[in-house]
Order: sequence, then structure tokens, then C-alpha cells
Amino acid sequence: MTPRDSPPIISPSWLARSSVEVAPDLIGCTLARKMDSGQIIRGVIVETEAYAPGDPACHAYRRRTARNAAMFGSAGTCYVYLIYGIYHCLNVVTDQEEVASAVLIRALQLVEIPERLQQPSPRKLARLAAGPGKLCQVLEIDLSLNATPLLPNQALWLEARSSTFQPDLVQTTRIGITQGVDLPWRWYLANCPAVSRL
DNA sequence: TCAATGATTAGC
DNA sequence: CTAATCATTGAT
Repeated sequence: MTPRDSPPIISPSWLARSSVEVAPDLIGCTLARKMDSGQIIRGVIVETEAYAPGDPACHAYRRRTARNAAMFGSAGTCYVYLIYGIYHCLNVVTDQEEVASAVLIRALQLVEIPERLQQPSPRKLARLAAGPGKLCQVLEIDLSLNATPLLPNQALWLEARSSTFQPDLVQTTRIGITQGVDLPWRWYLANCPAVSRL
């Protein structure tokens, strides 16, 4: 048996840049989730949005609060929040500590299916994690993961895309916001059925 | 187009 | 304290 290469983990230092730089670079990377059951679910990130200081759509635009505190944390941690009382959303915290900056993970192309879901049709499988609230449902992400670090074999971590992978990226404006609507800080993989909206 | 659903936030 | 808001989703 030859030992396998360890997975190409994304390190905190790689994320210690502006969210506007990190967001497109995360497209094609893999988000891994170890469920409480022990099962590991993976999905390729196919859609992201950046939120940054000075950005009126950023949760921390006005001031630091209990909810947005995790955005001020160090790169490579999570910012998870509850939206509309129903759904959770997952962000990857970026940039330097005390700089409120994060990338919202908006959609995943699942490469493994949770055991609790039976075999969905390929059509449904593609849409299973197409949206920030839906992917958190599938991966069982809630507030208990807020501010936790993205590290291998923890609850969540990131795996780099191969150096030869050239994503066919589309850059557009962000979705579902009323402030900062003109900032082109949304990216998604072109021709991907798992993107939340085209 | 609209309701579900609850924590958070701004405003008084 | 109170009322509006909200980085959503799925049904109609």
C-alpha cells in the first residue's frame, strides 16, 4: 500500500486576504462537513458573495454586535447566522483579525449525499444545495458552528481546487440585498445547475 | 406575489 | 420598549 497524499487543505493564511479576492478563488474548492453521525459530506463551491468593510450590505457595516462578532474573527473561521427565522447561512471569515470581512457560501455541487436522503434523481441532486439556506440544511449547519475554525477533521473544512482547475467564472451583483446592490461581488460557475439563481 | 418564522436592530 | 427588518425558500 502506498500512502495517499494528504488532502490539499486550505489554510487560514490563504484566507487572510480581502473577501473580494477570496470569494472568486473559493469557486471550485470543496467544502467538507463531518456530520455528528461521523459521515463526511463534500460539495464543490459553485457560488459565493463577498462582504467587506465599508460595504453597506455587510452585517457589520454599522458596528460590531453580538451577531456579527464572528466576522471580526481570524481568517479561516466560520460566521453562521439565522435569516428570516428559518434558515442558516454559512460564511468563511477572511482578512485580518478585527477586519469584518467574509465570503457567503451560496451554493454547492454535492459530491456525496447524506445517508438520511435516499437517492435523489440527478435533477434534484443538483438543486439540493443550490442556495445558502439549503446548503446549511443539507450539511446540518447551525449556530453551534458559528465562530468555529475550518480545520481538517473538525466539523467543517475547506479543500483546495487543483492547480490546473480553471473555473469558468461569472461575476455579477449580489442577490437578496437592498444596500450596496451595485457592487459586483457575486461569483458563480458558468453553466452549473447547482447555482442558486442565474 | 406572498407567507413562514424568530432573532436582531434601529428608533424612540 | 416596540416595530421594522432580514445576505431565503417554496408554494400559489
